[in-house]
Amino acid sequence: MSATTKANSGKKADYGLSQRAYTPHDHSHCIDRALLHAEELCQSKGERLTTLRKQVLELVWDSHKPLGAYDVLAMMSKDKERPIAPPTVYRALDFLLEHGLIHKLNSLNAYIGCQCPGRPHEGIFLICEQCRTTRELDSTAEIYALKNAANQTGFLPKRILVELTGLCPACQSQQSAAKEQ
Amino acid sequence: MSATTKANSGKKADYGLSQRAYTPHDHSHCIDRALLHAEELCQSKGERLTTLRKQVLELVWDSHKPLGAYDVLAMMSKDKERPIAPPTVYRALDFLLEHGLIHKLNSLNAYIGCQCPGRPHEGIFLICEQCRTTRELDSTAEIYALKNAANQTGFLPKRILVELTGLCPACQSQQSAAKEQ
DNA sequence: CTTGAGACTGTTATATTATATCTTTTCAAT
DNA sequence: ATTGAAAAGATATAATATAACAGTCTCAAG
Repeated sequence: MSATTKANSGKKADYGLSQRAYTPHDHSHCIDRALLHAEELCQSKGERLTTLRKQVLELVWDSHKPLGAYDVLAMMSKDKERPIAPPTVYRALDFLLEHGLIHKLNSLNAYIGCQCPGRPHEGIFLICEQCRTTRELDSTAEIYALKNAANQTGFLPKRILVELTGLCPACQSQQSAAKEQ
Repeated sequence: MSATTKANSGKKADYGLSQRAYTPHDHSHCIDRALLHAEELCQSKGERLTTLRKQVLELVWDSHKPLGAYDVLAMMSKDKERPIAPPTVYRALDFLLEHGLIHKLNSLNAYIGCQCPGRPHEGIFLICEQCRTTRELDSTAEIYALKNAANQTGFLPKRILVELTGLCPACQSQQSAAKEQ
């Protein structure tokens, strides 16, 4: 939970953020960074990052695995006498989506923190079918190629959704290890 | 509803099937073709294309627009004294999905007939946000590039989902015409 | 033929995901 | 302090999907 932190500290802090999904790291840094970025973004846009929205963002960032709206709901209701209602969560999620702070994974109906905030991008998601760990690929070239191919058919693309399902490195080695037996 | 049929008849029948989504055509040909292909496929795989499954496939192919499961349900229940129940529809949809006869559009929770059956492919979908007409792009190169990019991060891709939302040619010209006024 | 196993469908109930609508609270600007 | 707009609370319900079990059909082996 706290090992290999040093490697990421210091100068190259900004590079390869999304790579971390696959390597052990002090995840509280990811959360802190996401929150800080959210604060700044809202500040600059004149939007309000309320306690509720912040809390939802924090929960979504709780791991590198996508979280369902009702998971968020359950986590938020845990230590309250009266449970939170769905619209409360969905409104916060919508706000975060609108401002590019989280993404929705349509093949899972689940939400995940945006790993490349700030940089204009559209996500390509690599979803592990086994452990659900999800990494965001900032692959402008491939997105461009796709939009271009679409354009050549006369279609005017606006939004694009790319989700790959498969096995993350850890689950691959786990599976091949199991086969050896 | 029946105009420009000639252009597609005859020799070049097999070419550009999916292009048709954007051009006026005798859509009954699309349906017939889809049904015929389904028959053949099931025959060769030793699967049963039952009346129910055929009927669902036909309904999904009713247009080049994606159809929700409950739309199918409603259409099937229309002329029955007793309405069909959801599992009946979902089972048929699952069967058709499994055999690549239809696709699910995850961003819409809707289903559409596969426009390039037979050819091994993974769909890239161009969804018009205005009229919902959806075209399937058989774009092996881009899919390959994406999988390759994923692979280089250590991820092993299995399934891929690509959905572009935007404007189809017809809705584009409609919009620009409206602006001129 | 008949009969039995497996595949398909029917039926009921319920889970999961998401939104509409109206009320109350918060909060910043006046 | 007042007030108006944005946010959050609360209630109800819509939309999408599956679990579980019972009945029916099909087809091949006896």
